[in-house]
Amino acid sequence: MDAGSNNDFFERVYLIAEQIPQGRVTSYGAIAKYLGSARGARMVGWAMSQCSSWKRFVPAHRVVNRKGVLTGKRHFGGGEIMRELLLSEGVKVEDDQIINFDQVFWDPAVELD
DNA sequence: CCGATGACTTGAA
DNA sequence: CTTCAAGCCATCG
Repeated sequence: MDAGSNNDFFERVYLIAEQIPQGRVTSYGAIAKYLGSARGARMVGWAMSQCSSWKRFVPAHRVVNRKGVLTGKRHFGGGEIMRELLLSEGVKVEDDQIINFDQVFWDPAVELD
């Protein structure tokens, strides 16, 4: 692979994702905004879809949409893997939606700033 | 180069 | 309150 150019965007997303504390979650828009592209929420999600291609493990299960819904659970096998992962970390999830989303929300623009 | 797709977001009807 | 539409950036065919 090319040594260091095209992974720039991915690297930032993965870098933040890896910094998400256990038991906390964040939204794509929050990460995108922190990257300077608040409108690039899709790119964050798209990067997450390729997280398996990243050299390191990325807690993508801690990244959900703005509503706190596990929109990407299907990328974890289409089962309840994502839900179980969050539950094992202390995140309450019901019907693929985080209950105390506001409580477990982790904003990189605040925590990392 | 153009068109379509996507783990999103926001606003309006 | 629910549903639809447009905007957004990047990758793929």
